[in-house]
Amino acid sequence: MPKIIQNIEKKINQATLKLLEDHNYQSLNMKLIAQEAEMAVGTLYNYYQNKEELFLAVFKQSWQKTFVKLDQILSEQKKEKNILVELVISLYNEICQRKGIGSEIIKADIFNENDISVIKKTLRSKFKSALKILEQNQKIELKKAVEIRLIDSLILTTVHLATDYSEQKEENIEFIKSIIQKI
Amino acid sequence: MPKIIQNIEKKINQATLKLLEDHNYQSLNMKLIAQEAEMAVGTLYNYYQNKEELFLAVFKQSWQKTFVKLDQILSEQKKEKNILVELVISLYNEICQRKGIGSEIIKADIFNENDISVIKKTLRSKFKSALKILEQNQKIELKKAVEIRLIDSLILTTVHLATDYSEQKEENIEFIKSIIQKI
Amino acid sequence: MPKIIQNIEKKINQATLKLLEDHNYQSLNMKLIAQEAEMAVGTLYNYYQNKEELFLAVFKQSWQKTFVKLDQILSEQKKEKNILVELVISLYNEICQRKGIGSEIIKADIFNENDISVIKKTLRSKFKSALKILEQNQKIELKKAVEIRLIDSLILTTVHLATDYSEQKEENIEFIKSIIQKI
Amino acid sequence: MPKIIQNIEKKINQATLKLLEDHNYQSLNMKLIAQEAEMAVGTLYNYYQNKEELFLAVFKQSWQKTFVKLDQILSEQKKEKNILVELVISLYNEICQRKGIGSEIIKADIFNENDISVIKKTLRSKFKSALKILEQNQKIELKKAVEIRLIDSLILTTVHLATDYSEQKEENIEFIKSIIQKI
DNA sequence: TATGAATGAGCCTTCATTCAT
DNA sequence: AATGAATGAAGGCTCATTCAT
Repeated sequence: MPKIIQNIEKKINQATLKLLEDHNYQSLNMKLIAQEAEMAVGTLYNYYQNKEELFLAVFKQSWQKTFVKLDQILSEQKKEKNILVELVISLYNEICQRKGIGSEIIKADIFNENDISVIKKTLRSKFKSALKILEQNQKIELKKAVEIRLIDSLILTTVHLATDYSEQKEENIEFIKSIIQKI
Repeated sequence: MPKIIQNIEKKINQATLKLLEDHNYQSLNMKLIAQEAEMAVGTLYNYYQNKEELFLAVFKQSWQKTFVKLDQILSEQKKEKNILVELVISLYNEICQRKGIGSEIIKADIFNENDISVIKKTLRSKFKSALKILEQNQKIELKKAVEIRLIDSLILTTVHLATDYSEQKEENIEFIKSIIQKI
Repeated sequence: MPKIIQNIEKKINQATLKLLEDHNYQSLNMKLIAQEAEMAVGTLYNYYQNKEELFLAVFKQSWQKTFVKLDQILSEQKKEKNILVELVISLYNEICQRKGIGSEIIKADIFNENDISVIKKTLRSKFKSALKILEQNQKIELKKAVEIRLIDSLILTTVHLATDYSEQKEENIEFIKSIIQKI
Repeated sequence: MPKIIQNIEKKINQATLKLLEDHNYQSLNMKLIAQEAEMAVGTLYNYYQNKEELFLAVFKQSWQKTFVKLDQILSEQKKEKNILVELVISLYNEICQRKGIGSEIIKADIFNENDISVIKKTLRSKFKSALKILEQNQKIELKKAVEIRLIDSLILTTVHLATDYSEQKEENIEFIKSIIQKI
């Protein structure tokens, strides 16, 4: 008896995301996802070729959402001094809301690099934009090598705080702010 | 046909460490380790009760080595201003030499917490010592919440740079130095 | 290539029972059962958690069938003098049909006692009922210590004859009859 | 450093016999035997080709001892009425002393039949002798088919009582006596 | 199109056996 | 002759994937 399922992809997405709070890619399994999404395993395969593709799709979409938020900030506050701070806070909030997206982007050297690293690059580019604006505002100029490391460090730290000290939001935000101001 | 093997534990160590450059705990498998170490699977089980124990032993020992180095710096340069810098550089070098130890300490939320988190705590405590000295020298006083986040951030960044930008040592070191000085 | 299989549990049952004619629990293995039942190993695990559970389920069900037969005799012939004889003959026939159930109940000290010993107790209780009736009819009264040993001895002997002298049914039955009459 | 071991075979024997109290053939393992016998695994293989041969040798020797006792009774009490009773009691005592020999002779359909069944036959022949004497004394004549079944039943019952009700020696002996007298 | 039972390669682990010392 | 580390086949079990319904 086929079951008509509305918004299947959305359901898969949500289920996977939820499971990622307590699992990583390897400890996830298709049965689990199917259960959480309240559908059959076979259905998952009607939408995705295999586990990796499913995971990647969910992961990408989750980051897309985050990117939309980051882009809003980037476009709304182009002239603001503290645009970088705002960006970090936004990222922080996103990761708090969807734990999985944070932890996996750090761990995931599992895949052929490709898909994950595209996300990483995109994420970095957002931060680069903000950093550039900051540099202009502050009339400073950072070397490229420093820029990229700074960005990575910020992202890493943000993800870490949001994941491992999630219950202390204020202190986390405060800390990141102070870091940025030190620059 | 049994074969007498010299330095078995060392071989297992090296093989596992080497494999950890491209694998994580889950994608490691005992056959792979045995192959890399040029011995039979059963032999691994003469030395370790199971996969987890083997991994943990290798991992701990690798960090022990690193801790020895860090302790040297801590004891030799107690009065130096830049002791934190030296510590970070030392950690950086260690991770460059043994990739596995860096990546897994970040990823590994696999285990009963215990063993891995003991290592994490130890690592942090080294950095805390150095930070305390720095604070005394500089006559500053950081809040505890800031201290711990600073330490985590430094470690995270160091591991990241050593792992992902390993070919650009100079820039990496330079960057970390500048971060520390900003404090 | 998945294959739809009819009456899977029955097939597993039959395969296991057949293998038990020449194997015991320990020398059985899941691959063997799967082969005999013409299915994949994984399929077995869709129906039973593990080897022990599979074995126990098959074993219990087989004894359940036997118990039904024994209960029939017990209820139909409550007043008959030779109810004990009838019971033994019935047990004998059951064991001849399904060899496995006989041999394993004697050997099986493998398990947490529980499941197997429940079966043993049930089997004994059937015989005890019959023995009680016999005692009433004959106006004799056996000591409890004698009763239980008599029952065990009867069961043991019946299983043995059905298993090891299966081709000489008449003599076997004759012998058991004579034993019972001697009491 | 080779260790000079006295009475190696005896040690192996004793160790194996002791282990057989709580293990069966399959759950025994060579390391365990070596440990119990306080020697190296390799040493076991200097005396026996493989696990089966070792087990069989130990098992046979253990039964040899029992057979010696039974033979004594057979020769000493040739004219006694209750020779069969004496034989059974002797067997009972032997099994109580060396649990392993009892349980394994019942379970062991593991082997190519040969060696175990030779022991079984020998055991039966002792009982047959005693039964014959009994028949002569009592001026009765049993059919061969009855004889063999009677013997098997007696042996089985004796082993069972000695193994499973070992703490109630008196009742066990009493029961077997009564059985024999009923004939 | 959705279902979920069936599949089997692959993983961890054990243990009888071998053989260099 | 005794040792025990090394071996690797074999067993239990998992889980991504397939496909008949």
